[in-house]
Order: sequence, then structure tokens, then C-alpha cells
Amino acid sequence: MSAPTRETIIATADRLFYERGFEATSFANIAEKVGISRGNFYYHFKTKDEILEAVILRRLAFTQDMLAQWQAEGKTPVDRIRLFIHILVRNQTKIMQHGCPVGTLCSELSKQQHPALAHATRLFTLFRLWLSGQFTELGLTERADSLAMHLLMRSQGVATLAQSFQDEAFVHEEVRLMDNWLNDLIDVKG
Amino acid sequence: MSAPTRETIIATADRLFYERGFEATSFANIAEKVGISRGNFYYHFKTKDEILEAVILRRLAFTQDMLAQWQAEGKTPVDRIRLFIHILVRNQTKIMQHGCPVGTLCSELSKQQHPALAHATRLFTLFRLWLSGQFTELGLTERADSLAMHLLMRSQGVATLAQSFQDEAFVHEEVRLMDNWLNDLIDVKG
DNA sequence: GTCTATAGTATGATAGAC
DNA sequence: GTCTATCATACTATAGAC
Repeated sequence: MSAPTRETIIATADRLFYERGFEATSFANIAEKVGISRGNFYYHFKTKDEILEAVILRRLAFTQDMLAQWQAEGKTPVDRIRLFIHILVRNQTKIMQHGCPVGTLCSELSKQQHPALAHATRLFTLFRLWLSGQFTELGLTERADSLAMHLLMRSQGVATLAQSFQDEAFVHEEVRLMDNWLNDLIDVKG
Repeated sequence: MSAPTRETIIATADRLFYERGFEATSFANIAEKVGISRGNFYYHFKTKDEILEAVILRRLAFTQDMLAQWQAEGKTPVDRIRLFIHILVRNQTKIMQHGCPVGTLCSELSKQQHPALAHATRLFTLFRLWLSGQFTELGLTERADSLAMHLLMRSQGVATLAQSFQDEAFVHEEVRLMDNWLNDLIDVKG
């Protein structure tokens, strides 16, 4: 059974890519954290890009699971959209330290002109389609995709500034504004 | 006269740090672009952190110049705030390729827990104080800083998603929404 | 102020023993 | 599947000639 080791490598790489960045994380860093030799590491992954692909696949799977859970957990579309908005509060500590896992990865891959950018952007697309579905359920079919992108945009902006300024109050204030924005959207509609 | 070479190094490093990222840019990369040997490079800068400091100082100076120019160019505070909002359109091509120069640098330095993060964040602070001043002039003194942070947040979010999705129409749509947001702010006030 | 030469370290990657 | 040993390359950085 090689699955456990392989899975441990991917999970560790996932964490380190998030905390330190993709470029800044070396094979040695990952191998050390996992507790295996570098040689053994190459048995599981031949290149750094292979680990990146595995990490993105893992994140895609985890994101889909999370969205499915939100779908079951939130009773109304508004409740479900709020579950998205409030990840900024739930994951606040990590976001202030390392930013958004999706945004920072896409940004780094974009700068490196890395071919995996398109793959990583699919993480954003999962959220985009899910949010768009919620807005459609609210009867805002025409604007659904724009509204989804708008919310994604705001969560990205908050994450970047939270990371730079290390300001907890700012995050709460902006989450409050996003809640208000959502309320106004429903009021105007109803 | 060593100033020309030194200035060329800083300008080149500035560009490469923006285009490729700080970590991904090596001394050899910069030296090659400048057209000097690596040995000569070390005559001007002993460590990579020294160049980073010089680059940040350069960016601070350029930003202050730009803000001073906007101050003179925009006839009213609203005009001046619009000059800020529309950098997203003016620099669209570069933003879609490399993101926001300030946001991506701060994000990277934050991940590396680099001591220069506080210094780089001052770039954001320049915009924050300038925008806050415009809102104060509009009579929104109490909310001036929150409004400034809100606009910074939105420009960061747009930059990150523009970089990930490579979507020109999205940028224009969000700039339009920021313009509307500014108009509504004045309407409510007046 | 600029160069070549070089040291020392870390990296991505491979070969082969167990 | 895991290890040690090894390679070629790239990096930061220094010493010294011109």
C-alpha cells in the first residue's frame, strides 16, 4: 500500500504551497515534513509540476465537498451565500497569515506563466458556478454570473488587504458590508 | 558616476519583481537584463533584501509623485477618486498579466514572513491616506478611512480575478460598478 | 566601477542497493 | 517502497585582477 505515503505527500505539499508559496517550497521541505528521504520522494512524483497537479486536484475535490456540504447546510440560497461570505471570518487567522489559498496560488502561477494556471483557476470557477446557481435560485438569473464574480472579487480584495495590513476589524467591517449588500439585493428584488 | 548603473539595476529589479515575483527573480536575471556581470552586481548591492528595500523606496517615490499629479489633475475630490478607480483600465494589460504591483508584492512577502512586508504595506498606506483625504474633502470625515479601505479592497479583488480569469469585460464591469458606487455615495450625501 | 574566477550551498533529478 | 549516494545545475556571495 503506497497510498498513505502518497496522500501524506500531497497533503503536506498542499499545506506548504499555501503557507510558503509554490516556488518557495522545495522537494526537501516537503520530504522533511513528511519524514521521508528525497530519493523516496521521487518514487512518488517525478517533477514539481506533478505535485502541483496533484495538489490542485486535491483542492478541487475538497472544494466540491465543501460546496456540497454548504448546499445541504444552508436552508435558503441567501443562507448558502452567507456561508460563502463568512469563510472570511471562519478562516480569518489563516487568511491574515497566508491570504486566500486560491487567489495567492493563481496569482503566483500567473506571474510564472505556469501552464497549471488554467487548472488552478478552475478552483475559482467552482465557487463562481456555485454562487451563480444561488443567485439564479433567487430569481436573479440574468445577473447571476456577474453577481457571483462580484462576490468573489470582494472576498479576494478582503483577503489581500487583510494579509497586508493584518487588520482584524477591517475584515469584520467588510463582511458586514457584504451582508448588507446581499440584503439590499433581496430587498430590491422583493 | 555610479548612479546610472545603480539606478538601472533598481529599475530593472523593480520590473522583474513585478513581472516574475521577488523570490523567482535571481541576481543573475537582473544582471543579465542590465548587461553587467554578477560580480559587478555585488558591488552595488550586497544582499537580495537590499535591492528589495531600494525597489520599495523607488516605488514609494513614484507613487507619491503619481498621487501629487492626480491631486493637481483632478479638479474635484470625485474626479480625483475616479483617477484612482480607472488605473484598473489604464493598466489593464499589465494587471491581467502580473496583477497589482502592490498587492502581489505584499502577498508574497507576507507568505515568506519577510521583514520588508511592513515597508511594502506603506505603498498601500499612501493610497489609503490619499483616498481618505478625498473622502474627507467630500464631507465624509467619519467614514473616510473605511471608504478608502473599501476602494482599495475592490481594486485588489478586481486585479486578482483579472489575473486569474484573463477577463477584460469583467474589469470594465467592475469599474462601472465602482463608478456607480461613488455616484451613490455623493447622492446620499447631497 | 567593472570584470573573471571561485567558493559554498541548495536545488531538481537519477541510479542502484536493500 | 524506502533508502543512500551521486550528478548537474543554479543560486547567493566573496576575492582579487584590471
